[in-house]
Amino acid sequence: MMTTMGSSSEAEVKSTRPIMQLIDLLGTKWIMRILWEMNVGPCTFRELQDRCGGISPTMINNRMKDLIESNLVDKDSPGGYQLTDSGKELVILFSPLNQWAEHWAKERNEE
Amino acid sequence: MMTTMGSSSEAEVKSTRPIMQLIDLLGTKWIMRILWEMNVGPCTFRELQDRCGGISPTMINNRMKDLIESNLVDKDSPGGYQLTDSGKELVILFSPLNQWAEHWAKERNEE
DNA sequence: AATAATGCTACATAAACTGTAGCGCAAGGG
DNA sequence: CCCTTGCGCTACAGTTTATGTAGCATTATT
Repeated sequence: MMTTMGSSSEAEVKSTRPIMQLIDLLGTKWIMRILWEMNVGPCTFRELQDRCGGISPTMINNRMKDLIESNLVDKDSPGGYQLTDSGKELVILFSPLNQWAEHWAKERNEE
Repeated sequence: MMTTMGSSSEAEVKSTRPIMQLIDLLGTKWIMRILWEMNVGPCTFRELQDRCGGISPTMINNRMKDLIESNLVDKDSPGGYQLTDSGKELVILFSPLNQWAEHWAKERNEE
């Protein structure tokens, strides 16, 4: 699957470039939030739910499947779910966003 | 639950922290893609549609409203829509994601 | 005036998310 | 033993959000 021979190639090949796949993934609701919260440390299904402010189990489950399939999260680790090394590397890249967001909020409040 | 008063209960307050607002925004479908594509340069409504692979005008319009309101995009610039300075700063932070994604894809193909 | 490109809206359909209830299982206590 | 507790997870109806196509109003070009 996912061969370079495009399947649906109309106006635009869907997501061959890795960055596009990543943008797709991160643009899925809850994915970034979950990654962010998982950076705090390994946790159980239900604790993750809490960290994400009561997100429904259906959603958590679907997203965890996505993340595991994407090799960003491991299951059955001691402590429950856990970021993989790749996952950790990715989340590290979110840090600058945090700083940028602070600046951004400040700027918007001035207007 | 509804601590809409000033109290800062960490678990449930929706999106007070800037990073949460940002995660919300970036987690909205098409937002990251649009920002990414706009980094190429200013463009018209319809060109943006094309860059995003034929996304519907309804969606573009809604998202541009979000982005303008978030002060990431300017309208009526020469050339059409354009990233604001804030927007440019944000998109710069996406670059490391690109490199990470390449690594990630490579790793996944090895398995 | 005709043509073409622009930003954008309308609206029906389809896909995605939400919220609640609860299942099956395993561990711990009485 | 049974009883509770917490676990990962599923079912499903209801709501929200996205998609796709058609086309309008405006402006620039021919």
